[in-house]
Amino acid sequence: MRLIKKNIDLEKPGKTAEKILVAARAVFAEKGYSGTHVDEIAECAGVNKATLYYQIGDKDTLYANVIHQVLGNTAQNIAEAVAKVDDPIEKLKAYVNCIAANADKNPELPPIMMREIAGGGATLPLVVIEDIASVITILIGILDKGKKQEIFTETNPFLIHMMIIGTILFYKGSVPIKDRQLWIPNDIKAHDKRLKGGLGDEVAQLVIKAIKR
Amino acid sequence: MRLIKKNIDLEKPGKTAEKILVAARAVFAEKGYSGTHVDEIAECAGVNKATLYYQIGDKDTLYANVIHQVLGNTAQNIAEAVAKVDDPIEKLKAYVNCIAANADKNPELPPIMMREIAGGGATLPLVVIEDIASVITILIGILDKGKKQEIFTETNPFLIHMMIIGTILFYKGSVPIKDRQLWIPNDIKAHDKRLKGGLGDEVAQLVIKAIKR
DNA sequence: GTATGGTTTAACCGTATGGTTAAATATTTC
DNA sequence: GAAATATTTAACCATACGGTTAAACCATAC
Repeated sequence: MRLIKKNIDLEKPGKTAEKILVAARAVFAEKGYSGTHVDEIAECAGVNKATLYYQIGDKDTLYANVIHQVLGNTAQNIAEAVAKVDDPIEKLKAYVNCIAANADKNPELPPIMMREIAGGGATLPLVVIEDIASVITILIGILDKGKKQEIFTETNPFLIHMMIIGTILFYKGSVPIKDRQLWIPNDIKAHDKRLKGGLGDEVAQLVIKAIKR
Repeated sequence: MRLIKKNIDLEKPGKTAEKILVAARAVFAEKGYSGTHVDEIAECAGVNKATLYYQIGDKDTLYANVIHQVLGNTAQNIAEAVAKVDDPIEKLKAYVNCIAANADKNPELPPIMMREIAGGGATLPLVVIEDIASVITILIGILDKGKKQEIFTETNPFLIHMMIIGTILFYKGSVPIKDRQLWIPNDIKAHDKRLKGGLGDEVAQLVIKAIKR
């Protein structure tokens, strides 16, 4: 677990710190923590490496800040969106759409989260794992309420959570690979293009159909 | 794209080469390509680093061999299993179960594939991407046949593929994190335990329900 | 114009890391 | 027992890389 050694005001970073964080997000997303070099982030940000250390700190500090920024208030957003509705189906829709919206807003999220999970969460900050736990607890509540109202069948909440985030993150994470393929039939390309913006809705619809009685 | 510089007989590796490949799979899975050091693999294998270079070659060669070994004949297995049945629902079940069975047989597969996709496939051998393309082409065929027979609704094949592998790989990839959590209610733990071995069936069932008319 | 904070320069340091090597040793094969 | 192959030893090399630093320069505020 990497500690945030320097408390950067993420709500109001200076211009230089913001440039560094933007560059760091992009490079960490593309290459992962170990595959990323500090020199590379500095070059991408258009600042000197010494500035990076002056403004933010070491690589661990930078990465922890990136994780914090990319995840944002995901857990809180999900909790608020789900609380606003009462019907379990609407709650599940809100849940899925929040996750998809956050991935839309932060394109670095899918690759970063995929690598973190691949690494067994060994380098995820504890607060992030707690956030994930709170999100899954929300889903457990939704599925339980839906089951009691005989809307949903009995399901494994972990599996459903992994289905939701797995679908969204894999779909978004594989876009660069897919966009390089030339063999894809045009009708499927067209169908895929229509999905833009509506990924959350589509995934929500599929998941709801999957667990409905 | 990493090239296999040395053609190791993967069907019949020597004892030492086998030890090295086993160690390499484990460490690459846990730490990723860049996070893994050659010394570490050698130590894990219980051989000298010079032996590793003698038997297999450089880090890229080793990694390419690991990818090849972990993926095995996944695409071919899927093609054969799907061809054995005629009903689109049974085809889809065979498709999902093959993917799940391969992940069962190769626990290193989820983390490695997650990282490769997170990296945009930049370091995946071309033959692997071609395998993935052929697998998705099989799914396109299944969904099309099912749609023509009015069993399945119209769906986005990429999204369905990502739903299938996303669910399986995320579920398996997050087991180390999940097993460390203490807040999980016992009934959910029990439900989760019952899933062991039946992940393919469960995911197939969910996906089929999701796309049925 | 001075003071202050931010940024760059241009190294530098210590450690790491992939990869190599010739000789020595060990193991296997015939 | 000799020959061939495998493995280890014990370095070594070149480059990389995270992180640091004091002085110089730049931008901004007063």
